[in-house]
Amino acid sequence: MNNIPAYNPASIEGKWQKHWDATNAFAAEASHDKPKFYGLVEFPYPSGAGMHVGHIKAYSGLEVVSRKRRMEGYNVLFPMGFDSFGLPAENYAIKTNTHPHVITTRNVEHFKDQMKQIGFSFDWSREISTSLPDYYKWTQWIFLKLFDHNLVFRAKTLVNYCPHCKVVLSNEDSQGGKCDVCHSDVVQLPKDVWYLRITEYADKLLEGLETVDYPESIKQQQVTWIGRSTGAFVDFTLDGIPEQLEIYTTRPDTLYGVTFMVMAPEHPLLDKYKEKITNWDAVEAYRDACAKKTEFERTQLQKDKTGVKLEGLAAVNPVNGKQIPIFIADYVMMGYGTGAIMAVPAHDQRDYEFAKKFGADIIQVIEGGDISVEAYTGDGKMINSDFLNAYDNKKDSIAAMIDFLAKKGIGRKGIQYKMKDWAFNRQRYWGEPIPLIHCPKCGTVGVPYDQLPLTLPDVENFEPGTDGQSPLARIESFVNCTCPKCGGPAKRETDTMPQWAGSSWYFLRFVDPHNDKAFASMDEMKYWMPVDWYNGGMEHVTRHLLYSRFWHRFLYDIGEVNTPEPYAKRSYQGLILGSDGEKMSKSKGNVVDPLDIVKQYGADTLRLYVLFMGDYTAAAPWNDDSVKGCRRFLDRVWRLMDMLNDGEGISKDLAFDVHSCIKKVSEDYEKMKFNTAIAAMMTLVNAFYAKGQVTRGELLALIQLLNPVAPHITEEINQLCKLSDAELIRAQWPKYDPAALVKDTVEVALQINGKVRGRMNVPASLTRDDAQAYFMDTEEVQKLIAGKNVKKLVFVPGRLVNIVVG
RNA sequence: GCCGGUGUGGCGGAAUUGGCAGACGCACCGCACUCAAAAUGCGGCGGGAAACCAUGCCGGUUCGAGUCCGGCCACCGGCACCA
Repeated sequence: MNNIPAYNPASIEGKWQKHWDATNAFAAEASHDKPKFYGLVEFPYPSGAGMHVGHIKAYSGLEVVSRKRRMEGYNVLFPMGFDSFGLPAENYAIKTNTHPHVITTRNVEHFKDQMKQIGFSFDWSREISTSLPDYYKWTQWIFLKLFDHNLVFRAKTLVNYCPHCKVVLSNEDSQGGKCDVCHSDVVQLPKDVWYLRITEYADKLLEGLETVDYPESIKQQQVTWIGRSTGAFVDFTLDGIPEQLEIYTTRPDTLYGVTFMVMAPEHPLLDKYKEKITNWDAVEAYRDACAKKTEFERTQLQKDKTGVKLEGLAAVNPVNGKQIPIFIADYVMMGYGTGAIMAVPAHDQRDYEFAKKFGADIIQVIEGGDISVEAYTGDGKMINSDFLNAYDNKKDSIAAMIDFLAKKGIGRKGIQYKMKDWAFNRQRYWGEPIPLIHCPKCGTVGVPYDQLPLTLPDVENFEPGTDGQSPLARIESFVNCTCPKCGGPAKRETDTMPQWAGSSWYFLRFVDPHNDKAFASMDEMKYWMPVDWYNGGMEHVTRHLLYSRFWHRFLYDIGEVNTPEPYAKRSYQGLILGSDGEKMSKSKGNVVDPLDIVKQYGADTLRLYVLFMGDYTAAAPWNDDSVKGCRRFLDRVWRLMDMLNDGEGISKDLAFDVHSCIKKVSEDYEKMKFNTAIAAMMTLVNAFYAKGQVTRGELLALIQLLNPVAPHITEEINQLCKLSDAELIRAQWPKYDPAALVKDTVEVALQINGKVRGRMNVPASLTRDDAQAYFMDTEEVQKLIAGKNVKKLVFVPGRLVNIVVG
């Protein structure tokens, strides 16, 4: 073809982006006739910094799958929105004295503009933003439903608190003892906070994992985080005190081996009976020392057990009536089980170390190991345990012991989780107001549903109060209200919801984003839900992914959604590291701005590169030279137009190359093996160059396969050469012809004793049975085995022949 | 400590699941085009003169091992005094 201009992404990309925008090209169809595909990528928090190359990679995976699905004839929902409540906007608001709403709106526009410059095929007609009243009305609505079903409660307990951000954090938000927002050390403080009873859903969240297509690593992480264990609660009587000390153990079968007890330093029973404790001074000193230890110090001192014996108090082992001492020690946590344990030094390593240090008895009750060296935690026959000595394995022993305890009324079967209830309030401004009212007469009352949304009032000062209260507490017109139940004067809750509230159900809003009667209609949900494929980061596995599964399962239980699980399939992308192999960060100066790449090479090159750079799920360092190589490939594709001849179909000599490429690309996109799919297309382009010309049919096949990755250049080539009547986004996904993949002869490797000694062409139809006769007759084989004794011949059709000689 | 994962050329990474290790790309080298350079096209590119040696290390199974089994080592991610 003559007069092909040079490839200039800057001009063609903007042109197609405008066209897609103007024609609403990627809007999901309202009709429910076609099979559907709901592809979801995690909507971003619209930070002031704009998009990161990590966003590009995170979205590009399902971008490719979604574009392929449209070409395959599916009705595709591939939406985008913004998780726009959150601390960074609020902190920036405080710094610049600008309303967070203004900042957020500006950032959202910036993000959207950038996403459009990359050419993502999002359905912008369904855009949502969690900080808009139309949206958070329904976040509040779901919260009230949780409240109505007794899944919201208020409790004063030790909470994770970030002194820098001045907020209470959930357990999930303070992993590793660091604040998720600012990475300061989190401290433990007693505070009155709202909780969502996610632990109530622990078993359902575990069971649900068995029904979904998630990678094993994600399932494992959630299972570990939930941390379910089974065992028993046992009551120990305390000498001279009317109250009993309840403990939790996973090894009730070792009850005869209990030689002391340990309580957490924060255990409430201590204060209650402090006059009975004769060494209270020592106890108090120890508690103070513990309270001062940071999370870091506590983990560092893991091996070195500390504690104080309680003088004046003793416990009684309920199975044998023996009196045993009680200690307090910080290796027992108030936040797990009952905050007290029965110590069995013979069969628990921590108890063993404590016993060695504090001189407690060690009584073996399970056979095995060598308890003069360490605790024996394995299975075995019960010994020194009265009538229970009959049992010779853990499972039976535990069952028998629980049965025994239950009959005597001193113990019961129990289940514990490491996961804790979700601390659900923040003492900050930029979040969903919690729709609850405190009435002196009626207690806590929900805001009536018909009064939603409870809108966030304007304030002048976004700074949190010094008393740890939200800025909302300073607005009297907001705080003072009437009780919906009794009509008397009441006060509003002034805390807001945490960052993760809005994202816990956003996938539901996308199916029906403009509905003002419900968060989404059942009709739309029945068609679109569940999300067919959800891609996102590993960092969300124990937060967003867990929280949203919890909300969705709750909505299912109360009949508001149609599926128990929100996401049928989940995948994740690997990090993009800086070119130095380190995590990208401003301070290291290794951050790549995606828009710089767009300016220099074009959006198609950027898209191609993030998918070609390596295994999609693995971390890989950025490499500017490789970006150039991707641009070079697109230049080569562009110049195929110079080689175009008049042929319409696929020429015979290239049929194998074209059809095997169609097969490979079609399969690899589905497996997110984008790097090898692109490699296959590069190989095909190399074959076109080797031949020096390409037919219209061959070029069309290539640009259709490439379209999901590089939509602009391929649409432009199609338009310039008029290869297909329709735009590629409407064209049909190419199908390979299996007949074209069959060859008459195939090359196989010729091995002697497993070592390659040559290659030869053999008929593709050659079977294992005919192999012996065929190969022994050939010159090549005769030459190689001359004078040797052939013991065996192994033939793998299409691959190799191995002759074993002695 | 427990759970999950990774380890292959100078680099990013392939390898149809036990069958020709190093696809594809980058970097590099050579040739062509050019006064020259860039760009582009074509070719080469694990090591070794070769026999051979090479997929973190040691052993095993097999006609054949990057892939399976046993034992180590290193790194990454998650959990962690969870009773």
